[in-house]
Amino acid sequence: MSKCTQCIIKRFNSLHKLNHDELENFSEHKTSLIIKKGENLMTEGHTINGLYCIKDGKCKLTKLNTNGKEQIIKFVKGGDILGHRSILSDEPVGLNVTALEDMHVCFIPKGDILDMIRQNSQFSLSLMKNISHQLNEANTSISQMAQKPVKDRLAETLLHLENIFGTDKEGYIDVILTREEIANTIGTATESAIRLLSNLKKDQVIDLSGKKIKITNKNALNNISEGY
Amino acid sequence: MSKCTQCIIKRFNSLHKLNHDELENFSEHKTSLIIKKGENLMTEGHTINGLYCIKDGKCKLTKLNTNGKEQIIKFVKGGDILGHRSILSDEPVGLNVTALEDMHVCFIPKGDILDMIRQNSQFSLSLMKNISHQLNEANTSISQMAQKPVKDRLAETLLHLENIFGTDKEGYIDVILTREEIANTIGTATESAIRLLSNLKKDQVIDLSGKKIKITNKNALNNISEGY
DNA sequence: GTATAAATATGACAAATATCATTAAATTTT
DNA sequence: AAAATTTAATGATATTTGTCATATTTATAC
Repeated sequence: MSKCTQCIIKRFNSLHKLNHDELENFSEHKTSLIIKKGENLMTEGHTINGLYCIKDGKCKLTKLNTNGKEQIIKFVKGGDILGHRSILSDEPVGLNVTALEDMHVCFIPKGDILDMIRQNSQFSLSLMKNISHQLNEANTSISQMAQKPVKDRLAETLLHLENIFGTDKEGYIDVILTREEIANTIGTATESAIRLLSNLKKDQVIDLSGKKIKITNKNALNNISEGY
Repeated sequence: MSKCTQCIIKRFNSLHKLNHDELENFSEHKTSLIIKKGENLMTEGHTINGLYCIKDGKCKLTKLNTNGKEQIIKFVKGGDILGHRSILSDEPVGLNVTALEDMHVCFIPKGDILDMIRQNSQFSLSLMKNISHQLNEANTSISQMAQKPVKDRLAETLLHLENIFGTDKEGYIDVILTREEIANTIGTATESAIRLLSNLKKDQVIDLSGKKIKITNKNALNNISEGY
């Protein structure tokens, strides 16, 4: 099995605060796994006893509402860690994590993480910083969901997706989502999302090619996201 | 000035993880202040260099949207701490904190907090637990804002307010909010909030007396909040 | 490669929610 | 206590968004 000490993905997350020996220790206890597209890495309400470090791949974090609708809360890609919120708060997992493409993931047991928090305050602070930042993002999201109309939220979401996943050689946002998933991100009906995407295309703000989306007028999209 | 060692409010937050000497140290550097009703303890975008421990009083945490509307993200009362998210993530404050009634608050400088995180891992873990829990709540909120209709969100909010603030001797929820503030909590127009409150009263689910609200049929309200 | 299913697109209509206007009630100021 | 201001309430109407129906395109299975 590959070693944490040699893994370059850790530089994107709190694990970069660990020294060589600490990483060796993690390496000894870690397991690595592959999550196929469409499979769940975690499931809402379940307990997990460790932290996942995403080596490669993209996933969506969702919540199932009482009405049966899926709400996408967040998108995560390689370099991020998952599951720390649950083990730190001693609560069950709050979100489903579903692979949008095949993922390579490493699992580090809860005990090792908690030990490391006690002995390495830099690691501890880095985790806090990560969660604190996420909390701020979530609060912003609440405000936007509550106050912005669907069109603005769609514009916002497209800009956000490009920020997270970047673009391919042709300039298309580098993630493949169904129209339903886009609708579940902005919190609207699938038909509404489709209609608004069509409108944005007609207005030459974006370009559509199958499921691929290219932002052709970022300025305009920015304005729309702010209600102009 | 009163001492942290003798303050009973700390048992509700992470400060209860500190021993006598550690509290003495905090006491020496802390300042205490009074925030009058309507005044801000923190302002969105500003930097703070410390943590606030709410000794007494109620406040709302809000965000000002690009369209100029205020969104209430959260209600906080005595016993809670504020500002730790900002100092832990090294980001400006994300929310306005406005007193709903006169508040007594203690301020502990950032340096002391960070030192304590490094030396007391129980304190550190307790802070993480607090923020992790808040993140989970925020994620739930996103989902509800995005997917639930206004009526359901109002029901949810009323139940939530009773949970946080409890009831007075006559059974009314123990916080005074304007209709506009209720609207800003659930993310709707003030008129819509007023109308829906009137309907709930007509349906004998709640009782209204001026700004005071009493839940008279919690079961029904629970059902409404889940879409039945 | 054809059949089958799933996803996308679009129109017609219904429901939810916002906006504007006006009145009534409560609160604050003088 | 009266006047002025703010807040609450309610009707009328406009706008936004959701739902249902159906066609078309795309993906998947055989």
